[in-house]
Amino acid sequence: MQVKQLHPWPTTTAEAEAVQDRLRGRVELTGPVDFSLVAGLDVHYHGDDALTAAVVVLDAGTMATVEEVTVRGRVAFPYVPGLFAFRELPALVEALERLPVTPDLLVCDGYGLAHPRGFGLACHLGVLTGLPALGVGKTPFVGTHEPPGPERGDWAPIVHEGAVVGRALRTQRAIKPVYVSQGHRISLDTVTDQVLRLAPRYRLPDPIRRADHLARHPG
DNA sequence: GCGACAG
DNA sequence: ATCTTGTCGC
Repeated sequence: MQVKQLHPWPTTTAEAEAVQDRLRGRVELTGPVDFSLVAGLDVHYHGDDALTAAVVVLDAGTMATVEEVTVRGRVAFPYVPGLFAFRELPALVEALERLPVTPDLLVCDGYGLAHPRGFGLACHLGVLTGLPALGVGKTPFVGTHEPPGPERGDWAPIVHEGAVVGRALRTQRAIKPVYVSQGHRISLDTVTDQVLRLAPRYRLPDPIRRADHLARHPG
């Protein structure tokens, strides 16, 4: 699939923050509710600055894997909380460009709107591709929330600076919740529906689990 | 002011 | 993210 060009690439935190502030206005918070091809994305790190990005596309109806792509690369930016996306964006974009199909939902490992400047990895990938995107975090990042109820499907809003930016969502009974937020062209209700649907058996959505496995054990 | 801070 | 053993539960 085709992805918008990344350059110019930031070299300082101020430049990276400026990129986020500039692209933030392009995020759309409504979009489709049904998806047929869902992509999971993840990155695995080796040593100091080597990484492998993986994208797995699955059929949303059957949950069968349709396409898999891995790309080896280098860390593209130092790790700074809030600028995490710049580490892995080039490798993830290259993996998406090598995909022979265009997915209609990106399931990202990290945050979307629930981010210090409202523009996490899921927003960035959504805006660059123009595709609906959502973010799934494994630990709380910004904002505050009550613990969700214990049942699968229970959730609590994540509030940051007076606005609801995501949800703490229980995907399995009595298992630690995941932290979901909108990336691009999707509503928070649809994010919740999709993450629940894509995580029928484990805490994390299947597309992310498969991408994680692929990044660790490339073809 | 200080520490903590997605992966 | 990664460095790491055993243990509990399905």
